[in-house]
Amino acid sequence: MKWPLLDVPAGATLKDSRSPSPAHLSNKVPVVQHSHHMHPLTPLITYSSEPFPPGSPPGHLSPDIDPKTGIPRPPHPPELPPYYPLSPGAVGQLPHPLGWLVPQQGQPVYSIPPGGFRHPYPALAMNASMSSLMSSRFSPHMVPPPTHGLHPSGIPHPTIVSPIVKQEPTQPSASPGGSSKSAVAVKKEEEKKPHIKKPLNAFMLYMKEMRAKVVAECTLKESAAINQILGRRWHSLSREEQAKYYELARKERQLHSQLYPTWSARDNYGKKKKRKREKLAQQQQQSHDTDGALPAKSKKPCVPYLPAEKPCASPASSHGSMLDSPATPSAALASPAAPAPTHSEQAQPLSLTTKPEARAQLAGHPTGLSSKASSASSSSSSTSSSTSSSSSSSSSSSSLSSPPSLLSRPIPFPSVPPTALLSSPPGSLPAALAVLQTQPLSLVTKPAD
DNA sequence: CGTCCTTTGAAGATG
DNA sequence: CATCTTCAAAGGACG
Repeated sequence: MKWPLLDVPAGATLKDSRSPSPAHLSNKVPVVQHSHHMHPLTPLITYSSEPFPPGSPPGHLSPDIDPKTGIPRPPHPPELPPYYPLSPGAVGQLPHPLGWLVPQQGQPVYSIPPGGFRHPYPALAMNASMSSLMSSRFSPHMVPPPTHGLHPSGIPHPTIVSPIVKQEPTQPSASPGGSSKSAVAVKKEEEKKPHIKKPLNAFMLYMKEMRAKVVAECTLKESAAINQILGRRWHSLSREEQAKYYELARKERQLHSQLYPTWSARDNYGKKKKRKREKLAQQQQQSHDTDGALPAKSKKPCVPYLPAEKPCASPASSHGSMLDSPATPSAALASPAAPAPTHSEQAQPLSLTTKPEARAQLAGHPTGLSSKASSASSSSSSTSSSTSSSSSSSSSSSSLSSPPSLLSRPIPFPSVPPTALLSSPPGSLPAALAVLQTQPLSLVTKPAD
């Protein structure tokens, strides 16, 4: 189950209530912004705040909905390269979460400031088609510098991080005219070969966007802790909200593939080090044993998440949804308009884990467990039935050619079948959900079993 | 200075 | 075909 996005059914419903046309996406954006979490501080992402006034959703969005994803998509088949850039759908319309920070003039696209953001695909900006879009919202100078450091594709990409060339993108792809390519040369080139990073997934995009906010709100700085919070928030996001990111991510992937057709995730394999294995193993063991013998490493004392000042801990709702991802979404669905679910995380005890103990807890529970597992399990259980959906959906991303199966459309949230969602009364959460919400994380985690 | 931690999702690798 | 691994961001903590 992967392709999340708004299912038709769901989408339809949603749309009904909100916007009939694909524009809903765009609408959403703004909505999100204004909705709960948006903080004045708002960071990086311009999700649409300025560039795209909520009120003015370009109607040119995607005319139709991708059968598979249920996401509105442009007229062209996804696989069509041309469309992407155009697809203002989300990227264009939404300033693209990634796009938030377009490098300022002069600034090398790649040089990413530590806290910095990078525009994932500056290319967009450059794209002719985009240009029109961009121009309207982005000043010309925002456009990435002309060829310098261009990717073979001719497009500079933030994801390109060349260790070697990093600082000096002097010779981009190098010797265009160079005809002599000795093995050495080739090698060199390879070395120089910029490191093309993986496109960010929905959650990563979300994190990028929200991190600053969370940090500001919580005063926490540790990424691990922040990420935990974000993970919770992610789960508490409404369907539409998540959908937005899924869509974005999808576009990112598409764009990425267009820009770097030959790139493969495997290219980056082994570049980061592999220590996860142990970790995973440990986790598995733990789960197995349940005893939670934490990994030996307990790190820092960690920062207990203090609700202290900000909304971080908004007390209001208190449900700890955490893992109930299923629930949440459903809730969201139920009341599309209401941003209801959100923020459960904040309410949670969240002792952010870095603490050994906390970790233990986490480890024990699904969330902490392997995300995959959890997702898988949840998906299986929830979505159920839609057996086929899973695989198909997953591939869906590629989806390019997959037959439109509206019915099986995978929902991002493993949880509730669309119908159920639909049926669920808006405004009221399922009892189970309620329970979950009230439950502490730890409890929640292993309930189902 | 390099790695870990932590999150979810995508995709490659493996069985 | 199902499961497992790795990587993506990020920044403090740790060795």
